[in-house]
Amino acid sequence: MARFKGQAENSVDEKGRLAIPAKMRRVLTPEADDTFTATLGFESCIALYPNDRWAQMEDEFDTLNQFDPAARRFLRDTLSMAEEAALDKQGRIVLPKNLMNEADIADTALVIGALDHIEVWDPNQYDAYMNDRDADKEEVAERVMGTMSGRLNGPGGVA
Amino acid sequence: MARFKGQAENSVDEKGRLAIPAKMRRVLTPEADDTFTATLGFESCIALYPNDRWAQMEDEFDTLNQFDPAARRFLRDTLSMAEEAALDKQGRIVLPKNLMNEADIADTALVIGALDHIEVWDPNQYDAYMNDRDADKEEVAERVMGTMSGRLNGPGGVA
DNA sequence: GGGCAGGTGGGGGAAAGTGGGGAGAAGTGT
DNA sequence: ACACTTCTCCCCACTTTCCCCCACCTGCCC
Repeated sequence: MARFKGQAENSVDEKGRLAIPAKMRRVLTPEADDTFTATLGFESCIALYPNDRWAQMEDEFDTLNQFDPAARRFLRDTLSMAEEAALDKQGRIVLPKNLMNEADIADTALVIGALDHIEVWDPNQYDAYMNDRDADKEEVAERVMGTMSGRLNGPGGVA
Repeated sequence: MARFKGQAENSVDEKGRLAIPAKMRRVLTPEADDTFTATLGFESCIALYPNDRWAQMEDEFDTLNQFDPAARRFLRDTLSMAEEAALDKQGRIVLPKNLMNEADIADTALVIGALDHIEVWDPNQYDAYMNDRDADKEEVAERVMGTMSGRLNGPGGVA
């Protein structure tokens, strides 16, 4: 399964097309078939899941009980915004318009690798998210990765 | 079995015809035979089940105990409103009038994919449903998908 | 300095969505 | 039983959107 990392600031043209950085395209597995599923991510960004990964997620969704109102709500939120987007010959995808609106993306986008998916942000939104936070990087890292101490002491590990 | 996702806002013409988005038609399995069963969904929408999926559901209904009043009520609710609807050559279905009344659908409909079925909403009703809720997306996602942590680290996973 | 790979922009053709008209079937009343 | 009405289904034609292809530009590496 693909592991995305790194970032790039690419332009979004009139037709909503966005070039996926070559370094991220390179890690796509053949099973993904050069196709992503775009949906709304958390904190106003667009999340792009390679199709092989997305298929796994749909398997999980399938196990939800649709007679539970909260589950219905979740499925509608997640699936109604989800659109398939395939790479064209130039390595671009077309961002669905409703997702661009939701994520406030106009003519420039910040593309970020996030392990199993790619996130697409409006550069300003991302700045704001990163700055308007009381939690600084080291504190968050400690809280999140604390349970793993001993197993992991790589970059970001507790100093 | 088909996995529906995405959305489209299509018009409902004088004759009650609604075009099913091509991206949803494409995922139909041959067993569905381009035919749906339309019934009343939850939260005032019309639910369209491909016929192969509907057959499974009828098998499940068959296992219910008809001596249980609640089961009888459920079956009457579900089955009395159910009508078959086949795609015409242009990829449209005719929405049954009683369902259009129940779901408050007039001349425009929001079509959303919901995994094993398609939901047809009045755009305003859907807005109201999505907004008039205390539960926001992240809270619901955490509650619904929380039990899956470990198996799935998709949306909601810490970046 | 030249070539190549990555990113950007525009134009043409096919497909999807929309609307109207006509033929056939089914239901109703005489 | 027949005729009339009504509804449904199917076909045709138009419009618009989307997708694919071609060409260009820029920066990096050799």
